[in-house]
Amino acid sequence: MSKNIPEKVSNRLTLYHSIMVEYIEAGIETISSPQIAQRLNIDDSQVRKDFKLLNNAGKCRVGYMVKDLKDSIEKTLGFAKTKDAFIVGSGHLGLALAKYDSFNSYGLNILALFDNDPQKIDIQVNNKQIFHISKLPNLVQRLGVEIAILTVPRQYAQQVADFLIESNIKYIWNFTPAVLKVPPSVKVWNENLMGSFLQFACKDIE
Amino acid sequence: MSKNIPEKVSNRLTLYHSIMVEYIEAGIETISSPQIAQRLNIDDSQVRKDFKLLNNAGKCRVGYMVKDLKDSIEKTLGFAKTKDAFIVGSGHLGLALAKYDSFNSYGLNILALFDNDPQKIDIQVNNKQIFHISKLPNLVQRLGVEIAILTVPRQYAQQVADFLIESNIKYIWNFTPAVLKVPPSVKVWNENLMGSFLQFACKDIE
DNA sequence: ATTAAATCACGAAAAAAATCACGATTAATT
DNA sequence: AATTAATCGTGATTTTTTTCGTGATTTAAT
Repeated sequence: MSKNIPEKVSNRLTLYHSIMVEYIEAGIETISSPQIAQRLNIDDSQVRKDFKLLNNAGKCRVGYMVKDLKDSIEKTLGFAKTKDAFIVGSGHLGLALAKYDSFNSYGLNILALFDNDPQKIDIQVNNKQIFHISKLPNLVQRLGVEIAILTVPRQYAQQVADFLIESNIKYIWNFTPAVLKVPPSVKVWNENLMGSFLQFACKDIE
Repeated sequence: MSKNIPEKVSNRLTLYHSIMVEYIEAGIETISSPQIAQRLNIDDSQVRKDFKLLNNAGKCRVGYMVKDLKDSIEKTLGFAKTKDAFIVGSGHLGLALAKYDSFNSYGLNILALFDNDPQKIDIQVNNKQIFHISKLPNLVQRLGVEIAILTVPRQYAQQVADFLIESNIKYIWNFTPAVLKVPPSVKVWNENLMGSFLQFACKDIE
């Protein structure tokens, strides 16, 4: 069922989504492709092409219904089906992500955090508990969690990843700079903060 | 001078870079395109094409010199030239980024943080001080900082961005979900955590 | 009504990116 | 020395993504 939406498109879709949220808050009910295009500095037919993927027809001379667009985007990107996840590594980044409520509105439900530092165990962060890493395998099984967000220091990344895989985690969202070695049954998404930004910042800073 | 390297390529380059760091630590001096390709689950000719952009020749039957590749990637992505930046918003994400030492090794030098909460002022984070936001315009001018990393809550994003622009900030790395309105002279990079991940996580979770 | 302006839909063209395929080269092996 | 196998380099091909152009539709204005 899930159409294969290219990465670039789904990136744009989340941006459109943010604009929709903003328009809804402002009480505006319709929006046109040139409006969006100008805002994001892209081509307006690009916007319409993207929207066509959503099966959400617009109306000439009026634009699209903001509410409908928002719903379609959510459905298409799968915000709707909630996915549970664990954060592994309760350092600053792990905590920041735990507090990042946007995840929730995007359908990613952080159930708990893990760490190996006894000092951090049992602390509550944004209503989520920090557990000792040794509790993870059991909880993965009991709660059927498939996604782990990895935010440990680089030098432990591979070893923790191995542990996650053993514990039956299927998707690793890797915030560490380590390039993980995993079996084909496990999928890794490398979050690459600097990568794209550097390019952006260096383009004209000389 | 700076060739315009597409985003996708520069993303891969940072991954290659991590692998180089790892190989250097392991004391391995050469690496081949199939090795890298297998590791990242991509095509090996893709790797070679990317390396061609670096003007870094490999040797048949041997591969590429790890050290040379690393240097070329750093030069090409601009790790070399250090860029100063301020973090605006000292919440969890701001603090996490301030502690994220990788930035430094990628040539991004965080000079200070800002917030409007009096409780946070003057705290030191990873040797960087938190200043009251009112001090920003002055410091921008005195230190010639052009880049701001925006990590305030969504509802303040636009208003803070306006303030940054007034203060002469030229590049905004936007970690908030808000889509900022800025004049053409200011460049915004929207960090889109969920965008690409959703695509990844939904592709086969049904 | 008629006209004008804005906007969508959509197919076609262009551009960009990824993949394939294969000859050339080189190190190791026989 | 000849053979083999791994690897690079790169042109050709395919796929994906973006942009362009045109006709249809709708609202607002005359």
